[in-house]
Amino acid sequence: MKLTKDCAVIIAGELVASQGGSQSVEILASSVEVTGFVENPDTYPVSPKRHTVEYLREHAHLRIRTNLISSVARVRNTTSIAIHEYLQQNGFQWIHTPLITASDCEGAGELFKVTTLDLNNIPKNDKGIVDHKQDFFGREAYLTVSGQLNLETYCMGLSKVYTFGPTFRAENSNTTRHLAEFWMVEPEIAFATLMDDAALAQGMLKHVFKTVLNKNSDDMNFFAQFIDKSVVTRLESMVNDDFEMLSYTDAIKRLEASGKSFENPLYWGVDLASEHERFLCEELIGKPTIVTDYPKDIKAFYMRLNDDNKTVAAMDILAPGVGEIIGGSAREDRHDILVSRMKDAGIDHEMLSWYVDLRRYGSAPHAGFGLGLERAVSYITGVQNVRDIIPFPRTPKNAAY
RNA sequence: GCCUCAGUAGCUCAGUCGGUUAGAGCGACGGACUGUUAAUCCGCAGGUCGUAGGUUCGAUUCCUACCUGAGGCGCCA
Repeated sequence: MKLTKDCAVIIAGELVASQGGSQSVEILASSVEVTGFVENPDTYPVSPKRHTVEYLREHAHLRIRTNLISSVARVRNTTSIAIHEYLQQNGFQWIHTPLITASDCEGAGELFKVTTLDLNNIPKNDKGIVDHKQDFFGREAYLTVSGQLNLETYCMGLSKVYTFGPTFRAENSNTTRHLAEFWMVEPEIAFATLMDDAALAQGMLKHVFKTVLNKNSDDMNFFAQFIDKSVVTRLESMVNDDFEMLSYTDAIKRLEASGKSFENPLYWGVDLASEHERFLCEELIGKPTIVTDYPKDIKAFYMRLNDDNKTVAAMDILAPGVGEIIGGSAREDRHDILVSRMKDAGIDHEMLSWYVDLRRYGSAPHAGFGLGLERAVSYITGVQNVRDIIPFPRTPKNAAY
């Protein structure tokens, strides 16, 4: 009998202490049954050699058989459970917000349309426009880009809530940190300020890092050996140190004072480019950095306007190596200001009347954030492309498997 | 969406300033060895050089288009 890598076998025998070097036990086999041989070891994609992640990605149904991808899968599992753990221990309720949504104006990127209309024979109304009255929902529908707006309604009833599930963006993004389908956790807290929000985000990340270090030390040592030497020490220092926090205004000042010249323009009012964010958190600060209080014109309509009338109570958490992993804010809880900001943003507030209602019937200050699961696991493991963090990545022009 | 790079053996790459038999490492295969764990030693096989056109006496090498992959930017998580 000739066994090659990844043949499937059922082995019966006695489990005994091993005389071998780095293993504690082994099986003295009394029978070996092969349930599946590997047809052609020469062309079998996952041969016993080092493979690039790009190559493995093209064989996504087999790559879980490598120690890299299986380590990633285990850390992804631990990360997901640790997020639930932390939020549950802190009194949050997990809310299953809808994946199909009717509002196309949530301000977080392009949406995938959901329709059952016959695309080869699209019904039009008398104005020549697609007649969505004949569509499944009787109106236009989309895959969600964020559960936040729905979540806010439950926040006004249950106080501490979160949603955690898949999210969809139809952006034509071709980078190592974007997916068309990804998982996001979004907590929302009532009677909370931006500082409460930041504290929750930091507490949650620290709990996740600590849990992964405890539960997946073998996996983390593997990443340290083959991916990035610093992953373990980086997480350890993360658990012990507090994140750096500074305002957008101070971030601009720090960047200007550094004397570094950037490709992209840098002045108060412009959004920070990737190079600015990276230089700030990787070079100037050297650890996760919370940037707060951005100019209102570069942020979403639902973020709470500060007293200076120029900035909003928003925060981004930047991680060295991956950039933004969390985006959050205090929400605009004042009816008139919200409506006026929606008008400025060109959003029809009739479409979101239910959202505006929350500010008419017992409005309360509240805040929340979104954490991209794949970006978090990318940061933890040092595996740089989120396409290797999710089992079957969906990106522009790629939905195989 | 924009910019750049790449596509040669199962994989990772080298190479051909256009010209008879295209190289290496790893893997596979055959054998030896073995308390090995992303081992060691010996041997051996394996390639219409991404696809389609074009230039040329002749193209894997030059040109064009397309396809695929990667990286950077923008968008964000």
